Amino acid sequence: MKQFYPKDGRVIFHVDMNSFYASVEIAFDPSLKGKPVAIAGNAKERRGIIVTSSYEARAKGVKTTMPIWEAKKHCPELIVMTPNFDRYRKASLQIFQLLREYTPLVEPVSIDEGYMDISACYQLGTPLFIAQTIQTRLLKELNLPCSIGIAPNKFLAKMASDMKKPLGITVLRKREVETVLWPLKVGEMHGVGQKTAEKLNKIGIITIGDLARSDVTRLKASLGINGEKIYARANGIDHRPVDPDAVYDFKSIGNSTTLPADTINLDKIKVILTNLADSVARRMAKKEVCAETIQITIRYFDRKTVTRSQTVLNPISSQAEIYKVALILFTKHWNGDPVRLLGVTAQQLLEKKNAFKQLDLFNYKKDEKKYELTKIVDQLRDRFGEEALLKGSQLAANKEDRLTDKKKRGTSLEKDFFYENREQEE
DNA sequence: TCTGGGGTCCTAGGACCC
DNA sequence: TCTGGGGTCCTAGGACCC
Repeated sequence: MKQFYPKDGRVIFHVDMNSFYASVEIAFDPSLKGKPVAIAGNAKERRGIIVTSSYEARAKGVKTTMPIWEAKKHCPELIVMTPNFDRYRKASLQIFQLLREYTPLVEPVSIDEGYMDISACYQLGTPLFIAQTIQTRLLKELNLPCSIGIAPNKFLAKMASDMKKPLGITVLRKREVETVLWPLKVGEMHGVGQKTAEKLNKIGIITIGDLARSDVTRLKASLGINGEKIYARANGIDHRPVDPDAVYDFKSIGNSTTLPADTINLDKIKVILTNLADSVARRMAKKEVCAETIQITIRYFDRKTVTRSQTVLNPISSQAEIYKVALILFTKHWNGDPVRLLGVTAQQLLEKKNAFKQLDLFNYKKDEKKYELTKIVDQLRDRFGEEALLKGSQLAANKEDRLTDKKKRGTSLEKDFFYENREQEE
């Protein structure tokens, strides 16, 4: 089998579940099979947009992000269901468990798709055979259809999995990039959205081929680092490794909700913030992290959306603490207009066990200063109360920052070292 | 009758440090 | 008195993805 594997390259799979939520519902209730099924939020609560739909529904013109009423116009017999996230999470776990039977190098990217690096799997058969086995097993054992892209890197594998749906298996070789990828519109590229596509079109770049043959310097000037990235991708180049640990370094945990009706009632808003803080705190507790920054999102009646955040002196994790900061942020920044959506997000997450920095010799002076600061903060809390303190804590946060500056610089140097070495490797 | 909820990464300006 | 350049963090917003 070894002859089917490149000596000096990788073999990457992108496994993409087909209309995942709808497929899980159909697997759960087989009587839905063959019918137009759509998953959407509660229309009465104004969350009625299509999240996913079965291929039967798509054939009738139902599309993701369409409001339910519009979808029903296209397909009156549409079966609309509200999402059962626990069910989807359970199915997702089973899928990735199955994929890991073939290699530990499985990187989930979302609930319904992931990458596999099977470069070292030649004893299991050809890549195509492995892909067929996986696809068949997912269908037989879990009743879930998927498409698989096979390519020498993540980007090409992702593009390949998109080419045949549902139940497709597509091999995209480096030498096929020119004939297969280049004729496509630049907006079809993973990583190029509407805005970037418009920008590119304006400078005469219409197809992926145009992009691949354009001037990098010019791209970089108008798109920044992203210009370099998409230029490389258009040429079939992507060195990102498949990282099975990527799921573990999440950067933020947040919840948001669209209100049943726009409101300027602060009591109602407080209830919502309380609940959001609660669900964020619960999720943080599950992952055993605390947060240094709390961000709130306010979407107004006209969909204008603002985010406001605050970094606190000591990492927090309880519902009460998160709510307190969220409420202060809200009262400080709300312009009084009717509110449509509220969100609370925890950022700058730390593992709980690492939340208290070690008091070793190296950090002694710093911690001494920090201790002094904590004492002052405690005194202030006694005198002015917690709310006033949080309002003023920006100042304190900056101060603390200065104290820890050196350490952070150290870690950043380590990062550089890591990346330099990786560059050499490639 | 419109347009959810969960994320990631990048940019840009100001404050601050050396 | 005025001056530079490199670097970091914080904050806000935007683009993108599923």
